[in-house]
Amino acid sequence: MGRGKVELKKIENPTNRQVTFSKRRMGLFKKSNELAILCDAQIRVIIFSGSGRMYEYSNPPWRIASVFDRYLKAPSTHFEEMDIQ
Amino acid sequence: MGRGKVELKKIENPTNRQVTFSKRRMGLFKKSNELAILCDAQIRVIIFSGSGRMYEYSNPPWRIASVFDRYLKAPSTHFEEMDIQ
DNA sequence: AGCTCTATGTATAAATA
DNA sequence: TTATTTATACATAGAGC
Repeated sequence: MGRGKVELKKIENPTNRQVTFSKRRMGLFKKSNELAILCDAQIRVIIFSGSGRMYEYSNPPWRIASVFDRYLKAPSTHFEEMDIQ
Repeated sequence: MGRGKVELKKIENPTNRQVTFSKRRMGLFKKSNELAILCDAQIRVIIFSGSGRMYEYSNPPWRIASVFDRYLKAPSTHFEEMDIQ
């Protein structure tokens, strides 16, 4: 895509990999949202980066994994703080 | 896209909605696979269609939900039959 | 119902600032 | 670096089988 075709293998350059991760993660969540709305589907996407950070899209927003994740890190966190996206 | 821009709202025609669901679901799984490989991420996507059918992409292939789903429907199913995609 | 085709919109890699 | 631009590759809506 863009300037040149992409080979389907791990991007070795850490900077390029991080940039691509951010762009494509956002793209995947956008596509997920479109699919959920256009086709009346329920979708959940959970992504763990190589460094272990979690990202999530969910429609409807059950937020189960978010709750679990927050619970492990901060048991006293209020539910109102858990909104994602 | 294609022949005309798409409005972000539920596709009312059931046939068109089903066709779009199939195409975009496949596209979403492809994007998920690319992100997992290119960026060394772990990804799980779970989709329930409006009719309640479940579709899943997972990298690595834990297949937990698949197993659970199959267990509910056919407890004696062999594990070898549970591959997804 | 499922396929192919293809015009057109979208995503994004690389360049640039 | 991080943000913006832009050229190019990709996804897909609608048409026609």
